[in-house]
Amino acid sequence: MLTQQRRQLILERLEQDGQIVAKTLATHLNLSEDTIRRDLRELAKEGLLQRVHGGALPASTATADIHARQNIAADSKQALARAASKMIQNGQIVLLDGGTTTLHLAKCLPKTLQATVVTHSPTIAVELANHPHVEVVLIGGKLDKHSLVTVGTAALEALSHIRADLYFMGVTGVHPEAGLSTGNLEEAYMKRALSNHAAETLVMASEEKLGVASAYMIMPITEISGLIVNALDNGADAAATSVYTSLGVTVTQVEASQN
Amino acid sequence: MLTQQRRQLILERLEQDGQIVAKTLATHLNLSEDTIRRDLRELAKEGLLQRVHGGALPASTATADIHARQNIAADSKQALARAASKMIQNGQIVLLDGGTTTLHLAKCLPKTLQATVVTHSPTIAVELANHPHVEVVLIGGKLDKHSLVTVGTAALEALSHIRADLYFMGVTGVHPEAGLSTGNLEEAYMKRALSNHAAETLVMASEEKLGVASAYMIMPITEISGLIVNALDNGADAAATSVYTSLGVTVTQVEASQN
DNA sequence: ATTATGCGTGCAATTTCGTGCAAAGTCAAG
DNA sequence: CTTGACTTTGCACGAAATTGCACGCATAAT
Repeated sequence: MLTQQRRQLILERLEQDGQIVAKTLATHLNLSEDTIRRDLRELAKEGLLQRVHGGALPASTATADIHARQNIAADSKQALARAASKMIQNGQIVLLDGGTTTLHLAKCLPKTLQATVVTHSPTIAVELANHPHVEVVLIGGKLDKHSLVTVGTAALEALSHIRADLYFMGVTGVHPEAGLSTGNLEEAYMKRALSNHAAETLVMASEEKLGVASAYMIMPITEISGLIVNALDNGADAAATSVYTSLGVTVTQVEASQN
Repeated sequence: MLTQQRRQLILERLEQDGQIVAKTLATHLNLSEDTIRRDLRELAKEGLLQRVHGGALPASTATADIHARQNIAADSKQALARAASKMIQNGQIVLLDGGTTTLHLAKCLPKTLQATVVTHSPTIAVELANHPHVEVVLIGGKLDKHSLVTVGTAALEALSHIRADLYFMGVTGVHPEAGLSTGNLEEAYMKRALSNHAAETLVMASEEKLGVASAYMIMPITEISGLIVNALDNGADAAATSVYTSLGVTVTQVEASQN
């Protein structure tokens, strides 16, 4: 049995049983526990499972995961969110992506805002129920458990009836040549479709997303109209952003504010 | 069972029951109380629960409060939920209504269940993201801010493509002559439509809903196939339910369980 | 006050973990 | 075909984690 094959099997069994016990699996496959442990360590490093004493468990599931992710770079994301919220005007129809950055945006929208927000994230929809003058439209579809947004043809179909003014997109990678990217194919399709149904697409990218590329490309940078990013600590701002401005994208730099 | 898995189980059980009794759990899991106590100590150190003499309670006073508040009617609703969850079989397609009663149902579905759950409640959709083998389909539409479910023509349209085996309906009134009712017109339409797209409709009604009628009628009692209610304290059970059984509805009475 | 139950610590037995290391296997260039 | 770099695997050994038990103390109940 090939190593990669074995790792695949581990993931399948993990999905099926909800757990892996190193010793059991070693006996079952006629391998030393060391080998299994090595596999588990590797897979854990790639984030495909969660290593625990005695074996492994599925990679932290959605909600626990999103709570953990929420705290990553929360300050810089909140700064982005505040800047983005100022770009929305009364009466507009806004598409709001799923993800932690846009969740911050939803939370910091002024309570007085009168607008229609269309989203495919149930989390964001629930959050916006607190805003009395915002009409919330939820795009249905198959729920992606990792990113907690709806995807699939049903979602695309529901979207087809909608034409919005703004779309705030979250991504996991922004790269001058590789374009905008994310880690999930279905999501990539969805984001592309959302962008096609809005007059303007604005990408919100916190510091760690800049200059990196994820597995699935959404679209080239040239197709968006604005990029909202954090101001860098060092003085390299101008150099870092000129790449994007030269592609015709308006770059909004946000100073991290003190909390 | 892996240690981490056990800790996870403790947290889940804490959320479901609102309390943990060390001794009971130790017996139940065939472990020494020492081990359980150690777990509780660890989890308390992480702030995930509050250690008390004899066991543990939910962590923050806020959530404890929510649980206390929910527990007023929660015991009976949870009993309903447990009974309802047993009616779902692997491979089925289930429509789940919004509301607290059905949220309880979502929470107590076994993690091993393999089924498709269709819902128009974003809250329930997010909750079910934790169930690895449940495919979650969210019905989109305009979000009703009060009841936190989607309604409107978009929701009806999305629903039109779906045909389910079971529909678990929540209502605010069950009355022999006035039928099933709820407090919101859009919701009434939606529930009626959901019922039309399932082979069987089962209504979950906690004690205080029986014999009362709300503003908007959903449908007559005769159109549903089952009614899940709490067993009454007094001996009036037979009399109270005979009205419904004579209308051709299977009544499932649930004993409130002891915590 | 007294009794019973639960708590925490220390301890020992067992299991699991990680690392270093060597043997066996793989692959490609020469 | 051979050589050499690299990967994979199993083993050894010390470190760390887990668990059950015993003992003395704290807390709750009667």
